[in-house]
Amino acid sequence: MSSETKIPDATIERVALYLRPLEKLMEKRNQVVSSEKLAEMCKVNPAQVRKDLSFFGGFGVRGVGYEVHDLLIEIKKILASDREWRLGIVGLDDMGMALLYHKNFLKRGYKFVAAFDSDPQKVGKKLPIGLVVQPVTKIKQLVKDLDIEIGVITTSPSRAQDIADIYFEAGILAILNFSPIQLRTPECCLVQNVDFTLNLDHLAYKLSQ
Amino acid sequence: MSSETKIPDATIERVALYLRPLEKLMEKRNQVVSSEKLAEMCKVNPAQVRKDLSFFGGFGVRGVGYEVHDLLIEIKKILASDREWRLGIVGLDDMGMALLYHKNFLKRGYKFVAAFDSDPQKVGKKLPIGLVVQPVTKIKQLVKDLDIEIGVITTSPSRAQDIADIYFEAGILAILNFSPIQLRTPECCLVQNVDFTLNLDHLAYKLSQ
DNA sequence: GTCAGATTGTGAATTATTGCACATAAAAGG
DNA sequence: CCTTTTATGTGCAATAATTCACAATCTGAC
Ligand SMILES: NC(=O)c1ccc[n+]([C@@H]2O[C@H](COP(=O)([O-])OP(=O)(O)OC[C@H]3O[C@@H](n4cnc5c(N)ncnc54)[C@H](O)[C@@H]3O)[C@@H](O)[C@H]2O)c1
Ligand SMILES: NC(=O)c1ccc[n+]([C@@H]2O[C@H](COP(=O)([O-])OP(=O)(O)OC[C@H]3O[C@@H](n4cnc5c(N)ncnc54)[C@H](O)[C@@H]3O)[C@@H](O)[C@H]2O)c1
Repeated sequence: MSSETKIPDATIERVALYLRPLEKLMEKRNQVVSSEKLAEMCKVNPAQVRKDLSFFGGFGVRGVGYEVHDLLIEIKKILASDREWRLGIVGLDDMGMALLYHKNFLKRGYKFVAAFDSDPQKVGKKLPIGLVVQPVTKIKQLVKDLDIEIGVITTSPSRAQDIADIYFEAGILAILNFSPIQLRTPECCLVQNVDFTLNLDHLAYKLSQ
Repeated sequence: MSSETKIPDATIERVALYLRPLEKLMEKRNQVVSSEKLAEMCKVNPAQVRKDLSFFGGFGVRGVGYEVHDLLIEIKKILASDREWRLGIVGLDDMGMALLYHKNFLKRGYKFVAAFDSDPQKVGKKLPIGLVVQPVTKIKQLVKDLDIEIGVITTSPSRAQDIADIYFEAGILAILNFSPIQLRTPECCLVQNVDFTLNLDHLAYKLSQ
């Protein structure tokens, strides 16, 4: 099947999901995994796993399965997460700090290279991870100087749109937004919203069924 | 259409999404909203909004639109988020604390009534929100005594499965899991996983296209 | 070298979701 | 009170996603 067929968004989402089980299998020194095993680990259908992967080419061997190591590499290639991505973050309260201090992002190639806040109390402080807090007035310049590609927003909701606008003006094309508002964005730009309340709402709904 | 047709999961997800724009319209003293306006605010199709809502009954008025206030109430009723839900949380590092201190959950009826950690240094500490950190050994008892209905997991990944097992033993039916592992769960139980890396992976993929 | 067993890759069938398009109904204006 | 405007609710067609089912193909045993 390979390239140039339109790949469903849902497939991309699942392919990313396959990474963690594969990492786990690597740790356990499992050389090979079947679609059935991988499917079970991710709670999806085995045919789904095979179809998802076949969008990108035939990585498996019939009668055998998939090489764990190779598949991991291939998926990272597919997702373009086989390289470093440079992140900026604005809003250094609890949430922003939790993200900054979290070590797993770096393990996956997501590296915070600048941290911004508008609070003069915070600006200039040196963070344990080796960054100095920058004022929001410097976003535009530093996005360019440091080649920031993904902008994270963890400000209060009231400031989120302004920050997004600054990011966009600075040329950022992708935003990970933790504030509970729907950002207005230029056509070309990507936004992923994170809102735990939606997860809780979903649980509440199902619990009440 | 009303009840007893099988309601798509995607509909539930979107209906929850409609809440924030509606809250915003309330703040702006907007009495009425059209499916077109609401759709635009959520970046979905207007027909989709109408269909989603019509699963649960005809809340709108033809030629007019939807009463913002009433729709808000109705949606909360649908999602069962028109009442208080009692949460427990295990794992009080950065992420757990950010969640605990976050005020918006309470605004939506999600209330942390107990916080657990295995670290003896933390157990017994009084948190600013008025809870005392409990040892994990007390989870089972407190889930029952305090009527905890949703269990949040923000422990390190290595402990997450154990904690989930304890939650389940204690009779919890729904879990919000922030640790990057796929939990093994009894049939009857619900899990929502939160993993920002998936969001970043998705952005990376699209940026690379 | 052949056969049994395993498991992929994929066309076709099934199931689910989305969006159009229009009949329907309320409101406002004349 | 009739006409125009507006915007909902929904049947239906189109599109999309999932799952089945099986031919294809590899491995290993004998
Ligand atoms: N913090 C995040 O942004 C984030 C994001 C996604 C998932 N998670 C998950 O949520 C759970 C809780 O995350 P968290 O951020 O609260 O905790 P964490 O595991 O990221 O670490 C919390 C704090 O403890 C420190 N720490 C990390 N490992 C340590 C160790 N071995 N010994 C001593 N100190 C250590 C870190 O520097 C950090 O300050 C984990 O399962 C994590 O994978 C967290
Ligand atoms: N923290 C979370 O768990 C969480 C969850 C979902 C979304 N978010 C969003 O992420 C963004 C950042 O969240 P956050 O938790 O870092 O910040 P926050 O807005 O939740 O508050 C951070 C800290 O500041 C304190 N605070 C809150 N409002 C304040 C005020 N008006 N004046 C002084 N102090 C105040 C809080 O007690 C908390 O300790 C926000 O947009 C928030 O809605 C956060």
